[in-house]
Amino acid sequence: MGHQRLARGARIKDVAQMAGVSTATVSRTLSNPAIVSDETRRAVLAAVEATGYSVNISARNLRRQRVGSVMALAPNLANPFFSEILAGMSEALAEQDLNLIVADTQFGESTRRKLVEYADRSRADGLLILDSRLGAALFDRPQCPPVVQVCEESDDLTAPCVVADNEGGTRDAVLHLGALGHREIGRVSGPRENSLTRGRNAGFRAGLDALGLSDHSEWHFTGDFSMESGRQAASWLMGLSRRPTAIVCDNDEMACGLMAALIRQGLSIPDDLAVTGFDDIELSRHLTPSLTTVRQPRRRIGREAVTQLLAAIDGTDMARRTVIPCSIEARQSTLGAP
Amino acid sequence: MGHQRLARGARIKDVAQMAGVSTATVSRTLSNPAIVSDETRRAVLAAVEATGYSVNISARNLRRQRVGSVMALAPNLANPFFSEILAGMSEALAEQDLNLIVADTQFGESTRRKLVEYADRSRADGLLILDSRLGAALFDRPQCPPVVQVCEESDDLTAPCVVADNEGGTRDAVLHLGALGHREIGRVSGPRENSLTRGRNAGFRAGLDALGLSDHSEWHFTGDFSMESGRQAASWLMGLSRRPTAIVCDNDEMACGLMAALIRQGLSIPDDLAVTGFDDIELSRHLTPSLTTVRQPRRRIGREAVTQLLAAIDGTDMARRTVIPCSIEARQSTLGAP
DNA sequence: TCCCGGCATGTAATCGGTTTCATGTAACCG
DNA sequence: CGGTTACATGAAACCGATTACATGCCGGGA
Repeated sequence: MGHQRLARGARIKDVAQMAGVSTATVSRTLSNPAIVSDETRRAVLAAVEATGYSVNISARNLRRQRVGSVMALAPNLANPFFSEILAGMSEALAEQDLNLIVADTQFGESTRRKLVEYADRSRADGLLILDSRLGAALFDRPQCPPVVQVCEESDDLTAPCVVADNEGGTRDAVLHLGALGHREIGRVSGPRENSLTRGRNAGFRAGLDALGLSDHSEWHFTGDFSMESGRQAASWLMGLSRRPTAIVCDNDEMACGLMAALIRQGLSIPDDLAVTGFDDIELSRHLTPSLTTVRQPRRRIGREAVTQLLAAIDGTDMARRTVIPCSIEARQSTLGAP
Repeated sequence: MGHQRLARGARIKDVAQMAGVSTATVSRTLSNPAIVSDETRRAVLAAVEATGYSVNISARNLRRQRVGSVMALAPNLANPFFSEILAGMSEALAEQDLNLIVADTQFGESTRRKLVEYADRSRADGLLILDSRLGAALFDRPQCPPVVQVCEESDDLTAPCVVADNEGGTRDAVLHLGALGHREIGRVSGPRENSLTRGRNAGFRAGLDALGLSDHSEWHFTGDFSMESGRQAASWLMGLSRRPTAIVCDNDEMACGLMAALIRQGLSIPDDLAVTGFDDIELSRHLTPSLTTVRQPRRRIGREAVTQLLAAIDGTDMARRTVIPCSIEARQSTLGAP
């Protein structure tokens, strides 16, 4: 019997018995110590210590009608861009005694079917969506817990969203180039329909405006965020009759592919062409030349997304759209070697 | 009332009522459709569809005495090395309808206290430990669910472990250098007490033995896996009266710091010195010169860890130690430019 | 015809907490 | 001193499923 109890761990009943109180009192002592008498508290805590008791989370959650965890849906967990955001989320959730459940959305239709199950109050207290391709239908059912979109926003989803300042970041990149004397600035963007691209397009135009420059459409290449499309942009660029002196890329991967291909063609960066990226992935710092880029505070984005989600769970109305400022990391690809 | 039900979602009772059966039959239909009659099954499934019912996970878990999730404890979620392992874990767990809860162990003493709570059958069905510094005491209590160690193994923890073939990988790196004609091979290792370092040390010696070479202790630098310690290794190397022609590093970060510092000193890689790393982090592919390294199949390590953990949960006895083979990725830092 | 076994289903106990409501006691006030 | 209040605590309902056990029905063998 004692054996049995040891093996399975103590129940609240065992603690109550040992402390000579009711289970209600044990529960109260643990969740709100102030409301029990000193003497009782001591007895209960001693019994907890002696038995090694720890509450059964399923039972607590069932009674409290909550789950104790929040699920993050990301298109690719292995992508370091996402993993740092997830780290920020985990940090902020831990402070609230909430778990972070991570789910990868990239595994086909079976995953999609599972997502429908996941989008349920009994599975998670909230959802953090890092993949805008998921479609609003999944999330506007009444069983769905509160949702916050992160980084990408889809128009058909009305949930609040937390995004980097794509517009301001790109504008600053343009201004940075302007300050270095560039007047002929080209652009390698992401897919046209993408919400990130749209914001960065707007920022690009705003930057040119501020510098009194005009937007030459022949200096605009549309890529897909991959390194490979950066390489394609290099061929495109080499084929131009007149090249810009600087290129603003929509992310670091494309900038990286672009630079590598251009260097192979014998161009010198930044002397023949200055290049900027976006995101500040770890790689960028270590390229030669190191890449000037727009830094997104990823941990902070993750933390802020959690803040918004907790507010939504509490029913506190919060900002529909939170924009996190970015900062320029000026490096060799625009400044040259030190 | 109907309003209320819509808002809160349907209970199993509602489904039972609508289908004209008992809750037991609904439960059976959902968990084991074969044992109910065709007619009943149709009625129940129709009612499920109509109400949008989905089971309450907390209630199920309470009754079934399980949690439905596995927790991974990693020292730094933002580290891409870990995140790809986590991706593999998530993938394998999803196939078993288990959630992956991730927790970062790097947040001081308060985290440590929380870990004690987490190491409990009522919090997780199993634990995947990617941080060997956690100490066995946390995990050998009877309330602790099954544990599998991943990547790092600590001697005082008897739990099964899944590790890359550190010894074989390093040996292969040495043999790779030997095949290229190197006879004077040095080494930049991790901290002496680290289990990874120990395995890689053994592999290094095995490689030298196989080549008929002897281990020169003056060619051994002990670092701490950071890029900075790679830089320090460069100073050490430049101060040697006689330099080896090749250096085997215990990870890519140190190799990267080493190469960068040596190039700045005017050395040419691999002509003046060949360098190998370990891990194959994304960065390595993009360095100039690109880094020859030992690739750990990280996704597979994650998947295998889950396999072992599920076996431990089922009580099936499995391998105490699973070694995942690594492979050499030969690149410019040993071969030179193509 | 009677009995037994198998099948489909219902009844109710159970998982382990939390919380409402009731109760008893002590303190306080006019 | 009667009465109101505040406080500490216990009894029991409750959260929503799963499942052991009981029941009733039907068909087959003796």
